[in-house]
Amino acid sequence: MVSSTDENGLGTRSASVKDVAAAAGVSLGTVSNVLNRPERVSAGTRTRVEQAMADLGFVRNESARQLRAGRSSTLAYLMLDATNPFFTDVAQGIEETAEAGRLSVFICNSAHRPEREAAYLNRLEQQRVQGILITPVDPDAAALDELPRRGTPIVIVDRIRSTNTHCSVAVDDVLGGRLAAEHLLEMGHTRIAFLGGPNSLGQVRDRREGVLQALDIAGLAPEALTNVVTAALTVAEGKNAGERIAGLPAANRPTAAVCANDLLALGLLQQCVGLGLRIPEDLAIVGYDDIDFAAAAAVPLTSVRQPRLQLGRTATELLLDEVSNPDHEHQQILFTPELVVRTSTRRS
Amino acid sequence: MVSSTDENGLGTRSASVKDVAAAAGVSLGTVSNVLNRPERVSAGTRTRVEQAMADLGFVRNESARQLRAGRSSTLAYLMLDATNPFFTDVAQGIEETAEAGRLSVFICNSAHRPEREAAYLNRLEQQRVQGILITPVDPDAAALDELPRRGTPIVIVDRIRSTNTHCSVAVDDVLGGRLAAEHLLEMGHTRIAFLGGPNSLGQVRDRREGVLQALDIAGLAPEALTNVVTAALTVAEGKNAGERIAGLPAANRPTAAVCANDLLALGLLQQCVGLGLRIPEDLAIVGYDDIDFAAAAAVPLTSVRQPRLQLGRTATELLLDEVSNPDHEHQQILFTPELVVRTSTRRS
DNA sequence: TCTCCGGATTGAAAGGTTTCAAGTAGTGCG
DNA sequence: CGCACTACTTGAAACCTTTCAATCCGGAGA
Repeated sequence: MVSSTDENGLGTRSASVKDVAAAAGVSLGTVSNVLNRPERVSAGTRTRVEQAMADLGFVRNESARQLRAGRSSTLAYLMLDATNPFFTDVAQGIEETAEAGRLSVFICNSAHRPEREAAYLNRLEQQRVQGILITPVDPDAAALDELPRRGTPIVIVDRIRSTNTHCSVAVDDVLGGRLAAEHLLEMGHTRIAFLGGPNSLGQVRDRREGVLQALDIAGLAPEALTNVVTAALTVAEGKNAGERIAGLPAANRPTAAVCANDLLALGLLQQCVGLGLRIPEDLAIVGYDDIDFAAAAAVPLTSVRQPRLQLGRTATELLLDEVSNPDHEHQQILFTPELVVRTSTRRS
Repeated sequence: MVSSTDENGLGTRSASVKDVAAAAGVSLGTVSNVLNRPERVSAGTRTRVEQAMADLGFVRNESARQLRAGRSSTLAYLMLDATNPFFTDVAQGIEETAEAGRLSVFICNSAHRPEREAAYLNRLEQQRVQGILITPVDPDAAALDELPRRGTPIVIVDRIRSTNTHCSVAVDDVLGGRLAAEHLLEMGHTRIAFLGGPNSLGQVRDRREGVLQALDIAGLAPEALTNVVTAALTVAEGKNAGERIAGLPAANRPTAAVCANDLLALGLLQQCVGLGLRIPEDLAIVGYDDIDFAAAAAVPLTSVRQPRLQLGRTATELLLDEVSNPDHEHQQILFTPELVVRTSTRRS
């Protein structure tokens, strides 16, 4: 008696090549040939085997396959923050490119938590993925050296690392900060704020550095910059900062703000509008990342655009090269950001 | 001579339990015990084995482990659209719950493409994941029945399916549409538009249906509804629709719009503001999903909130139950949405 | 009729882990 | 001194697939 959910008559166990071979009346090697080198099998045998597979509901066991064949056909992207559209766009670029190379991508999310990142790295290494793309919580963590040393290539995305054990792709954050500040200086602002934090983030430091460079070039003292350190790069933190800034007396309130990312900028924008400030008349705002929502904001947001898709694509290409090309050499690629000017800084 | 990248002296091959056993001077079974039942191994032996593992850079081969042990310890979420914050929030709920159950989650993105969805389902089944959470491109696709029949449980997220071969969790979209429309009717609107499409999406149909119900209850004819069919639920499509609506003569332009999701609403909002319409005075707007950006929009958006994290959590709980509980019974859980009123509908 | 050839098929080995029955040594007790 | 235990450790089998050398077979050529 066979239960209704048991379509192959093997009980709970799922059909193996051996079962298929028995059902089709061929040897196990032939079944494998049908799967891997169908051209070597005569047409008649092939259809018989395929029929048997369909009848039994055969599903190839990837573990066994990988074990024997050595290779897997997946990459992973271990992303820093799945709720930030910047990273989902990067992921899209990765998927596109991987798909073209006939690989699947597993996306994992560390959510800024080092222990989750470590757990995923571990699991992915055990899984013997072909390689890992990662935007690390801490780009200087020692763990990032170990995997390549043991044979799993890693490409670092949107971060820079001093050691040359990996390829990496990133965008010039210092330049981005400078572009933002130069634009504001051109518009005549001299009291500028920089929002971003925590300071442990290299990106935040670099972007601030860029702003300072621009001030320096314009002959302004570093003290001209109001530095607002936030606890994270989120909309909520942007609102907090907005409250602080709007609360300042107009006389020494900055007239413009550069934000370390768009989420911060959107929060700032919303809070300031809510508190009655006019954007850009009372406060000009520049964001960073140019996520899709930046253009759709209350006041369309001027922002520093990063080539997000391109970042993902290039990172994946580097990884594919490292996997397949024995002469691969690690490269650090730096993209150039671009300022997109919208209403939030455009004096009417 | 050992090359600099070869830390274990085994050439390119990575160390296996056998190598560890040899290095530690114990049998292979003991190494396995250290890994799986450390309490059975004497302290001295254990440290010796652990030392050998560290020396050789041993990494457990998950394929072999799975092959022998039968079970894997991963779930997958096959999401419909990684760039829509709604789904990333659902994913977060899933990850939380899975983590508590000591499972990892692989996130895959079908990006609305059926062939990608099919490819991932295939791969995940071959991978023998414990189970799959999915927001399917087409909830009625026959393929969704096959996997559970062959032993991989599936839970459907944010969609409803007629057959009872799966658990599913969803939110009452008809009710959501009704809440949105009732609110607008209360505010005195009688010329209402519904934006959404394509019509192949059950959600769009249900939400529109809810709007129609509300009109009906209020004694309005279905013709009172201006039905704007969009090609997708994106910001860009919302802008398109905005252009169309703003172009209508004020006399028969709708005074309020219900959008099938927030992306659409944000696009509509932005375009209308750009074309000089005042929100909500000239056009009141209700979105759907209440993504974080809804509150941060130009005019904070009234929206129908869905319990996103809860959706993910509950779906995962159902899956975990199905995996571990032999008496599991499939359930269809329907959550209730909630209207969040903000400025975009609040008459000043 | 015999040999040779090539395509089709076969059978066995290998890959790294887990499991489990069986083995060993050491301890306490009578 | 021997026995029964306990605490560890061992070795071999099993999981499922892929690979590859070996075999088989029918037909072409001599």
